[in-house]
Amino acid sequence: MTPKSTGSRAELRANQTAAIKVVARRLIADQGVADLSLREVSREMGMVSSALYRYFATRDELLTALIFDAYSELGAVVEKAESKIARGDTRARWRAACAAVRKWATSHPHEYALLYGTPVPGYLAPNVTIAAATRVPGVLGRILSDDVELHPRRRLVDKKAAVDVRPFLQVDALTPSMPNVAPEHFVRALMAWTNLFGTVSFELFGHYVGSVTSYRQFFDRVVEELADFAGLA
Amino acid sequence: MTPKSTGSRAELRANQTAAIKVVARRLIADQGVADLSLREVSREMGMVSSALYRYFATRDELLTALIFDAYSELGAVVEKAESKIARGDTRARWRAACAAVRKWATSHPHEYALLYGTPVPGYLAPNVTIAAATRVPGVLGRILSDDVELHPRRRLVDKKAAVDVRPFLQVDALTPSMPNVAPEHFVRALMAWTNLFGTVSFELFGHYVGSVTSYRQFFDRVVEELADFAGLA
DNA sequence: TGTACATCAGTGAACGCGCGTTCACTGATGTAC
DNA sequence: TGTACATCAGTGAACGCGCGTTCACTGATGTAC
Repeated sequence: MTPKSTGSRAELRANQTAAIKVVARRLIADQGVADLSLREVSREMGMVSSALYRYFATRDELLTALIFDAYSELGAVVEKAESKIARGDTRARWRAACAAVRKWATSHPHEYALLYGTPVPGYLAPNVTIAAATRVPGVLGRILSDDVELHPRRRLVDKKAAVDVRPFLQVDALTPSMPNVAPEHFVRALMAWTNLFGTVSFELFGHYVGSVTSYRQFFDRVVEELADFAGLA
Repeated sequence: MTPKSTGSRAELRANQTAAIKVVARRLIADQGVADLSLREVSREMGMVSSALYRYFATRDELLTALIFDAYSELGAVVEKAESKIARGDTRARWRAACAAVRKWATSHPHEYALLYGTPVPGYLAPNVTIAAATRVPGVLGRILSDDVELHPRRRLVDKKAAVDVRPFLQVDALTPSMPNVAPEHFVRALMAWTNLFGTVSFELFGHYVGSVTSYRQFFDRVVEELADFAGLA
């Protein structure tokens, strides 16, 4: 029942699948998703276009795999960068995570756009993709949560009484990723995450042309402001 | 030299140009930009595809016109919404402007994506488009500036000395849109603008699925937080 | 250990499609004298 | 006011292209007995 000595067939199949994705990712990196065609991938691989259908039933299926891989790679990169910092220095972890996001985005702009730009019309992310997409916000949430745990928390400025977020946030879904953070601070946490990616998107998509001259320095300032905003020590 | 009684030829030409754009916008609204083709536009208009070339030299030229129009419409809508509020109530003006952005975006999602999603590869915005794109941030800047002028300004929280933004911001270009705002507050102004559109994009592009249950209420909270963050009275 | 059969990666041809753009044309509208 | 000419919107055919996907095939690799 279990494959015995793992026939080279299975190995080759896995290798080919990976090779197809490598080629497709390179094509996307060069020209963006819109121009990605199965025929071009097959040409680049020196095989006939119909052969690809042994590995992916449809263009959309290949695209889904690429989106999944890109989310996974970004997630891994951010996790790794953040894990190198001492757990107690939550602000340095925040900086490291944010910097990793921007670095990956600027060196893979088309893949970043695949994840955070206009969604492919009609495309619906399968659960496994959603899980991969959660890795970066997971890191950010953990940092905030650790900060609350490790450092005596001064309350975030609240003129009025704290807002009840249950009417509009999925508190049960958000809590596990930042268990020590009080729900009334979830809005700011989501905003910090949104602002991080919004800033990267505005940079890559050209909306800062004429306003920002050094994206790197501007980004660093934004990261500090966001750390303050989210209440990091 | 000047056209006399304005020949109906010129009128017809203007009307046709407008009609083409109306049809193209409807098609984009239905299916997104990626699928927009000149042939489909011409079919919808009941004319032969080559006829379109009397009005637009190329598909890109039509697209540019549509982008310009969309920026202009969004700008006009936001300006109008904001102008209805008493000048002194800067926070209400801020709310009105933000709400107008979200309302336009959610009722024109594909056109919003055309403006703020993945840029068309190789597309470079002409100056006239950039000017149109500036209208919304112009409104936001004016609100902040009026707030500084009209209300005694408590300084934004600054632990360290205020940061010198000249190394990374185009201060000369930004100042005219918010003349009363001190340059050290430009970062937060840009962040508020970024966060506004980042929030709308995350909503429309599906990144809040599983976290936010009522986009409207979440957005309203975000708008208040941003007003505080930018220092509005 | 050897043979018979099943699996499956890759081939090559084909289907049917829609696209952007060019070009020579016709006929109606506008302009100059 | 009328005629000759220029302008120009729209036609219809064509060029050349690339795409996603299907299908019957062949030949090599793996499996069962």
